[in-house]
Amino acid sequence: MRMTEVSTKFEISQDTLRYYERIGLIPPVNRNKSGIRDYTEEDLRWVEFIKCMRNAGLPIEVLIEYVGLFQKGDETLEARKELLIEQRTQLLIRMEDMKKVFERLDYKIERYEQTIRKKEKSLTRSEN
Amino acid sequence: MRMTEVSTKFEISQDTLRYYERIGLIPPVNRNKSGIRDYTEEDLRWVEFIKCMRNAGLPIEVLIEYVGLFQKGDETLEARKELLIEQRTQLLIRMEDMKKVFERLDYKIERYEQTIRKKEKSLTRSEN
DNA sequence: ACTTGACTTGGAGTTAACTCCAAGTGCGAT
DNA sequence: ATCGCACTTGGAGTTAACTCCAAGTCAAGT
Repeated sequence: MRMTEVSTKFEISQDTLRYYERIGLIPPVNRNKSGIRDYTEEDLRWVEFIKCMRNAGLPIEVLIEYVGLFQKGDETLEARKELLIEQRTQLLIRMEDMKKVFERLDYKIERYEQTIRKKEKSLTRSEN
Repeated sequence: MRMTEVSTKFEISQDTLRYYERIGLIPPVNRNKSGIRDYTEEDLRWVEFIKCMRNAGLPIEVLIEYVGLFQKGDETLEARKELLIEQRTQLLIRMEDMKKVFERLDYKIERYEQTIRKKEKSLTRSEN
C-alpha cells in the first residue's frame, strides 16, 4: 500500500508518516525497486498502533523506545511489558485527574444555569 | 501573598505565573506601591482553577477566552456556560479514547505475560 | 551607606511535535 | 519522448507552552 492510501486511511499526513519513520516511531517501511514506500500489513498495524497510542497522549519518546525494543527481539519481552505497565499507570492517573475536572466543570455549569435562571426571573419582574 | 509563596503552593514556576498573567490566562494581579505582585484570595482561586484546567488538557487559548469573558461581567454568563459545556464534551471524548487505549494496553500486557511464561517453561525444559 | 535578595520588565531561547519546502527521480499516459 | 504526478530526501519553518536571561528597582538588614 502506498503513502497516499495509508495517509487517507489513518488520517495522518504524509509528512507525519515520513517523520514518524525518520525518528523511529514506526519501523522502516519496505520500498519497491525505485525507493517508494510500500506498506505491508505489519507496517499498517504499526501505524494504527502508534496513532492510537499518540491519541491517548503517550509521549513519542516512550513509543520510540518501545519500537526500538521490539526490533531487538525476544530478549526485550520483559522490558516491553514493563514499559507498557508504566504507561498504563500514567494513563490511569491522567484519566483520574480528568474525571475530577469533568465533575468540576459539571458543577460549574450547573451553577451557571442557576445564575442565568435567576437573572431571567429578575428581568421578567422588572418588565412588569 | 508573594510570587514565591504562590509558586511553591501551586508548584508553578514564577516564570510561568508571569507568563500566564502576560497572556491573559489569569486576570491582572494586584501590585503594592513598588509594583510587586500581591496575590489576593481571588487571584489564588484563579491560579488554582487554571492549573487544574490545564492539567486536564484544556487549551490555553480557550482558557484565555474564558477569563476574558469573565472580565466583561454578567452579559457573558451564557457564553461562559456554553464554553464550559463545549470543553466538558471534549474532555469526555478524550476520556473515552483513553479508556479504550487503557483496555488495549491491559490486553497487550496480559499477552506479554503469557508469552513470557511460555518462554520460561520452554527454557526450563531445555535445561533438563 | 551598602549589600543582599526578591522582585520587575522585555525579549530571546527551548522543546515537542509536527509541517512545509525545494530540488530531484521515476513511471504511466498522451 | 515528454508531460504530469506521486513519490523521494534533507533541512528549514511553525506552533504551543513554557523557560531563561539581562538589566534594573526597591526594601530590609548590617
